[in-house]
Amino acid sequence: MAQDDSRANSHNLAALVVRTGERVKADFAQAVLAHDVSPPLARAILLLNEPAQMGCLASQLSCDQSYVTRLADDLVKRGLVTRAPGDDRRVQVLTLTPAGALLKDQLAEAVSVESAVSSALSPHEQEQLRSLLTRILEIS
Amino acid sequence: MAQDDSRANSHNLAALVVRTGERVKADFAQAVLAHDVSPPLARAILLLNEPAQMGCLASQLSCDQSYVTRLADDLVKRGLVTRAPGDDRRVQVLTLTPAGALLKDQLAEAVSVESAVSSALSPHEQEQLRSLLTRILEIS
DNA sequence: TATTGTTATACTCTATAACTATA
DNA sequence: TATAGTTATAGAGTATAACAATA
Repeated sequence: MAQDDSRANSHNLAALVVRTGERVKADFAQAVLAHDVSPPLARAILLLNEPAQMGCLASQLSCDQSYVTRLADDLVKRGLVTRAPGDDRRVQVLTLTPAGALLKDQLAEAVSVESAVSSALSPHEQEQLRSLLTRILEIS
Repeated sequence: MAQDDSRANSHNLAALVVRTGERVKADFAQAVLAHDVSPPLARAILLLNEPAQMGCLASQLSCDQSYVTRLADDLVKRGLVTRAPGDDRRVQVLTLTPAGALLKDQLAEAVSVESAVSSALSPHEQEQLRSLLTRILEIS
């Protein structure tokens, strides 16, 4: 049936999108675990280019604030960030320590080195891909 | 720095691939949860077009056999599949019951209806996307 | 002895709800 | 009273290790 075929095909493409996302995530995990950092922790560190308050980090990570508290506890325990109250004393500002900044650079390097996306695709193709994916995400 | 720019760009594209995969996964979850089926269960049901042994399902799902045991327990409890020994008596063959087959059709329909991938992209663009993603996955 | 599946257990990621402190 | 963060707890998804049955 033509109907079934088109359904199967689009499902396969959706599955392919998912599998590729998971592959990229797995590459990221492998790269950062080699530095003894879990993927969520690595994501937080990489976002901490600038000092940020916890709620802001939560929205960048698309997660709950309570989870950021947990990540921050871990980062502080490891001496990678400091947690200090902001002007508004309800706020806590996270700032990378020198060790944290060093690690961030190492992670950024490690993550970029084994990027399947950039090694598989020419710059032009990367732009094509970016445009196609953006269109998918725009369908709200 | 040009180096930093290209690194940031490819990282962003990788992040975009991940985000799109997660978006497609979320759409899948929404579609199947409306039928009271968790995403892993739905994946198993959709793969059970043909009766399959558990190890085979494990490799199709890219998960451990012990997890398939768990999924199968759940499917059997709900009356959606039967578990019966094969010729080789070590093997268990999973087969959809009529209720399971009906649900499978409903899930396939629900999943295809709200596919952001197919509604955002023309058939030609879908082929482009498929080809780009395949190239990424081919990088071993 | 190698293979298929099961059981018990535990881990990672993440959210919800109730709470504290500050505004 | 509203907001930022914290604490305690729980749940989903999944793996590991030890095991049983069959080959």
